[in-house]
Amino acid sequence: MRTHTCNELNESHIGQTVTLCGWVNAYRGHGTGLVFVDVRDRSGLTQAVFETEGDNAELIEQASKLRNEDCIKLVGTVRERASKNDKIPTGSIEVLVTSMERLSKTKKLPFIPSTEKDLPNEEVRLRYRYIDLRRPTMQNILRTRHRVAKLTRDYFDEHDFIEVETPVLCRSTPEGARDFLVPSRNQAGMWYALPQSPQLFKQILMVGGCDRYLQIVKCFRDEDPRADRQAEFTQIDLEMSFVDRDEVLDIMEGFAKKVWKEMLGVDLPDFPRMTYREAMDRYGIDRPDTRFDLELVDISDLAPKTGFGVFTDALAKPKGIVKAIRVPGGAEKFSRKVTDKFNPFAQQFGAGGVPTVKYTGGEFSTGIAKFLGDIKDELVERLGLEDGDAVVFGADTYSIVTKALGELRLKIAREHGYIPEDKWNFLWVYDFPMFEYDEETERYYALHHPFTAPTKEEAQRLMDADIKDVDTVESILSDGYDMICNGSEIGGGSIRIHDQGVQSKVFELLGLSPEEAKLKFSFLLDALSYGAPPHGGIAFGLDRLVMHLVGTENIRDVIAFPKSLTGVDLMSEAPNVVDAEQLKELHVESTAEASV
RNA sequence: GGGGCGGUAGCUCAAUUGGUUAGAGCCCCGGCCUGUCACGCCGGAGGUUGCGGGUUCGAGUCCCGUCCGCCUCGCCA
Repeated sequence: MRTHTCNELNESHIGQTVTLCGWVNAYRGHGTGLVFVDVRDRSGLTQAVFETEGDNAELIEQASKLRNEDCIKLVGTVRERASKNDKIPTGSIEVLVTSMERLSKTKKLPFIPSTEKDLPNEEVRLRYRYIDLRRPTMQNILRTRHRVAKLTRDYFDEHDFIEVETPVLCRSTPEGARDFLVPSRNQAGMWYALPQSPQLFKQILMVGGCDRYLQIVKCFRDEDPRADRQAEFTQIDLEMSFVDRDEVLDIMEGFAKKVWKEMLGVDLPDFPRMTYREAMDRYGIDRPDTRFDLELVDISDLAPKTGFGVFTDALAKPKGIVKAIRVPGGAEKFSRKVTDKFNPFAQQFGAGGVPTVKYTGGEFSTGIAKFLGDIKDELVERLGLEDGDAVVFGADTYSIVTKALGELRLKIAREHGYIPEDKWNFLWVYDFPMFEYDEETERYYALHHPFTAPTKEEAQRLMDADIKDVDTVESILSDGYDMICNGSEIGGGSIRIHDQGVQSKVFELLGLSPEEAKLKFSFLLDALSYGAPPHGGIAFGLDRLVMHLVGTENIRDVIAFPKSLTGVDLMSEAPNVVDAEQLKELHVESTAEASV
């Protein structure tokens, strides 16, 4: 239908007759004798010109009816422009049109995709996604995503991984996120679940001798979305046999380096590795953003000397702690108005408050300054304070202080310019706890998932652990690892349990009786008992990877047809009601009346 | 489920303490324009102020409820 795309024409094509197809990006009419039309396709723009030249009045008449976003095909001759436009790659040529066909006329548009400024709100963009996707920005994102997917397949293919598809209709398994369920027609009263990840299938592929598996795969978790989270998302999922942790990390690090090199031209240095414990201690979070300092510093040993009630009360609690964050230059930035907002912010994480002081002229001032006299020198040295700094304190139990100051650290960094642009700080976090005790349900939960192996050093402690000994159980370390990029978790995985006995012990600690474990996971336990190889793997969030590469905070930007925060596709209006007959076939009756 | 912000023309926004006929730009329609490039100029059309209720002589504006979108806490092995 066409001979060229819009962006590929240049001076070397002058004199050639070409056919272009695309959309009217801009129309500039100059009366009955001259009309300019910028034609846009996926590749870019070409200026088409309609001129009066003898008996082609009809052509101009046709052109004068064009509107933005009409879809057209035109035939013409490439020629040099009288006045060039250096803003676009094809700005030195134009196509003198000899014939034009309007392939498809547009209705009045809800918005104009050719102006990237003044975009309508996201609701309108999502409702008319097909118009939004015409924007060059969106086209670039789609292409970036495609290139990452291709790179992924190429890289892992080079490393002897094979892509294997796993089922989308699965059985529901306990633990983890809420499942999306699909009723079975053939098995009345039975339900499939959509996979939260292909975790068990990929492990069983290892038992099945696949050795190295890869899949770019949709996963489903029926939880409330966030700016960086959708219920339906894509993982780069892989698993390897006969490997230990470092071998998995090396492969994955090589992958991330290759992606950043190919996509951004960035050479990433080797990734630092940090234990979970260190990440929590220094940054208050398991996915530290190491592009800036503002680290959490323990001052529990100094705090009692202050006599400050909030500090001493906190230290009297079990696992009580007092920590401080040095904020360079904070004395000037932290007006009363600014620091007043810290307390309610910290309170949503359970903290009582976060006192602040300024350090100027060798003295503390404002806030709780009057309590700090006796520890001034030690504090200055411990935190490395310099003139003009501010200090933020947190005092409570370890978990509350960690969470509150960890979050406040990020808030301060974002709002007061402590995050350097154009920096890529990758790192590995490892040695996670295997279990976390939940007071409310009075049981343990797997921090990663129930198939994560303990580290070699911890294996015996796991097997010997008494379910009632919370401190011991919570201290067992797993052989799990997360890849962190600029404070965002872009991948996570672990060495898996390949021993049926170890897996049974983990189920026991998670409160699953042997009968329940057999009922829900017999296929896994069976598989592990037939000569399962040691194996491990990782899953990458493709959406988040692309978000980093294109520089957006919004996961919907990197998904062609995303859903709103209430799980609705605003374009197709899914979910929606179905015929009563469909429900009947599926043996399903709804207890709710949908309001349509 | 909780908290916050928002919803006025197709789109982006405005509208004084509650007060005349709810305005502007873009888009759209009509006309003019032979070198523009976000072309320009003239004219025109376009509104149940998300929806429902209330207070008031009078509501875009105040109150209550509700729906939708976004951000967030919980949640997300």
